[in-house]
Amino acid sequence: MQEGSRGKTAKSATAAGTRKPIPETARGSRGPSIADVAQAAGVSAQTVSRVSNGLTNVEESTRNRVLNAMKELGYRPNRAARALKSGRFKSIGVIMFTLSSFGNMRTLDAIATAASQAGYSVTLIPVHGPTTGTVSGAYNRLREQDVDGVVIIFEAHMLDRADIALPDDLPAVVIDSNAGYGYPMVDTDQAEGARLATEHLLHLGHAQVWHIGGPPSSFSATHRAESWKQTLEEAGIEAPPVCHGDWSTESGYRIGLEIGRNPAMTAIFAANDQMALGAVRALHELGRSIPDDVSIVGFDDLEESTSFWPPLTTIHQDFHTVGRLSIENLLQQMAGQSPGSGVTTVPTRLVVRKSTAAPAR
Amino acid sequence: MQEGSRGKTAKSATAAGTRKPIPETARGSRGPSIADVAQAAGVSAQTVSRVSNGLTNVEESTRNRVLNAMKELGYRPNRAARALKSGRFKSIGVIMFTLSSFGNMRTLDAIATAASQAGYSVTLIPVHGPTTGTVSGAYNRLREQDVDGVVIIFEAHMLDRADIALPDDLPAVVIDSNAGYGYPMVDTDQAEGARLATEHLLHLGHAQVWHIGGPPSSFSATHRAESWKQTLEEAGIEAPPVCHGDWSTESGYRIGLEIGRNPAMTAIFAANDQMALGAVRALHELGRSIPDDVSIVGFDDLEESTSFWPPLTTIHQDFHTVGRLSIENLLQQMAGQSPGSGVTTVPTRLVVRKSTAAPAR
DNA sequence: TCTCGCTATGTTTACGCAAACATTCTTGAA
DNA sequence: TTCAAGAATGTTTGCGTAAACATAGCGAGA
Repeated sequence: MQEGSRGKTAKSATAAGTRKPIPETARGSRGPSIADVAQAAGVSAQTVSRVSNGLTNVEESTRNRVLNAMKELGYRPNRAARALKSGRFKSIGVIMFTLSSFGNMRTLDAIATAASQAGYSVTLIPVHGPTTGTVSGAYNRLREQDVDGVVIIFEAHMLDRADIALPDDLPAVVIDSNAGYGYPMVDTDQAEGARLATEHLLHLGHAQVWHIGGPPSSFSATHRAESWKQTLEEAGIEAPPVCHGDWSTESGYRIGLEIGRNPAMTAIFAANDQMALGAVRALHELGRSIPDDVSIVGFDDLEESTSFWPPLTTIHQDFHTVGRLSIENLLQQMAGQSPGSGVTTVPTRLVVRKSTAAPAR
Repeated sequence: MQEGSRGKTAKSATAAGTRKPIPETARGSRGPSIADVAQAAGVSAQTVSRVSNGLTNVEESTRNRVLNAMKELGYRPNRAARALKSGRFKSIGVIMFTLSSFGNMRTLDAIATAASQAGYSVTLIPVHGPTTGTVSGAYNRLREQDVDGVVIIFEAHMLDRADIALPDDLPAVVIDSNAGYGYPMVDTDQAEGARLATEHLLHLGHAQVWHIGGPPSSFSATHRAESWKQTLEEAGIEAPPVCHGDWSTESGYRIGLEIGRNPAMTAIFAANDQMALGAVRALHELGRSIPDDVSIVGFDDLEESTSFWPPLTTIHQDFHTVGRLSIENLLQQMAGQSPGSGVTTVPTRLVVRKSTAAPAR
């Protein structure tokens, strides 16, 4: 024993000779533990734990001694140990889809911020493609990743309710406007936005408003289209057929070329700014001036929309609030408060810029 | 002591005697543990662990028995326990800044994908504002969050080297082109991109190329501007002063109005597509046609750039590769392979569309 | 035949923390 | 004076896992 031990010591010494003295690395690269702090402060580990967790039954002087020791040693509680002991991970998973849009980015940012403020970290789960398999795969990964709750951000309605068989004990919030998954929803008020856009064009005096819609698989697209149609009908106007794009500028361009050839067409409501941009390009190419010949309203209010040519009148979405409210809801669920259901809608705002005007007489 | 021990034994016996019928919910809402699987398969916990970790020294029949038990019980390894035991968390932290750009989004997506494929989860750490305090705050939070490595995505050079005092034992990669933090860098080849853009305009026959630059605080902006200047000088042209924008379309618009008034100005290289877009709008307003009167090249290749009016010639950045390579580098560091330093550059590509042409004679 | 050395498997232990329980000390009322 | 009640603090234990160590079984070479 002694010999073996000595041999090893000699070896280490040799190795250490060429390196640093390595004072604290002795315990691997791990930081100081609660026990180290306890020893430094001359108290028991439990007392350190109490201070660490802000319990009140610790004498002021003791608490200060412990806090000093913590600071001196650079102590940080080990979340893994905490999680193992408590079964809670202080972490929120976010499932979102690969080709994430501008809006999702903003939403994600708001989610991360709100979660962080509540003391939760955010774990990102990328999903590629809208197939069911990958989604449940993401869910499995989530399970392994020990999160206390999940936010699911849908681009489109890619899931049946059965496909997202989240366990009952895992709180979830879906950012989408299709109530029916059985989870709480948070989303922009799509219907209100579409109505604002359509009414704006009608109030300007346009006799008809065409719609460049998103893909039929998207619930937000569907909602926008439905609300557009209903607004027209309430005004006693029969809605023209919806032209479905796929959110891309390219599809907006294609549809713009199509409907732009109709000289009677003087007003367009596009389901997002990108398709509006594509349509603008198409109209330019067709020699139709905006807003003199055709008015167009988008949806989203991208930062760039200000600088489109002409600056785009559009519906502003408050992604930040969507993200914040979803986390608030999730936190409530995790606190066992809400039953976990219902839809929260976030209002929109019409931003009038230069792409809309009264129709030429 | 003996007595105490005996008392306890008696107690345990009693507890065991009244063993609850509650089969699985007994242990709280926690899933089955390795011990449950072991019992079900009739082996020791260690053998289950071996199967779980794919070690080879387990007999085929035993392995199958364990795998079946796992499947039946829906066993999932507990990451917290694993992390506690091993000191590794299989998690990568990403520090990024609030006003995240399109490019960062794509990069983040690539990071999440690559990390996920390597069995790592991604923890997001939002940082608000470029002040030093918040950054080190983010770092502190990261520390608490138990990550094995960090990717830092810089928008601008917001940090001095001293400010990001990451500990020596925490592998890190910075996505930025300023070598000098002491960490490995991955970034788009800014210089190459700027050169491609400038040369393209020169080859078209323009006698001079103006530059709408990003903010001086940004290293990528600085690199693009330097490379632009150098390319001009190599062609024997004295570079005009750089006009600094702040990446926004608005600033591009402002600068566009300024330099657009100069009738000798026939070519612009903008440091990003958004500023290019703003400049395009300004030129439109000034009555200067693109590309007939003025040619303009952007940088980034946003999806929308195809549909600008006219479609924008620009420099394509491969954000996906940037993200992937940064994770590869990080994984290598975590495997103890690379010393952790050096710059990896990702090539760019000139995409010629309709916003550039030979100057009018 | 007997040991050496290998493989398959079991047992013990510690990771860091905090709940549960135990102990000491203080204070004030009987 | 005595002790009940409570506050401050200490001790034990176990969360789920995997490394380290221990044991059993078995074939090969001496």
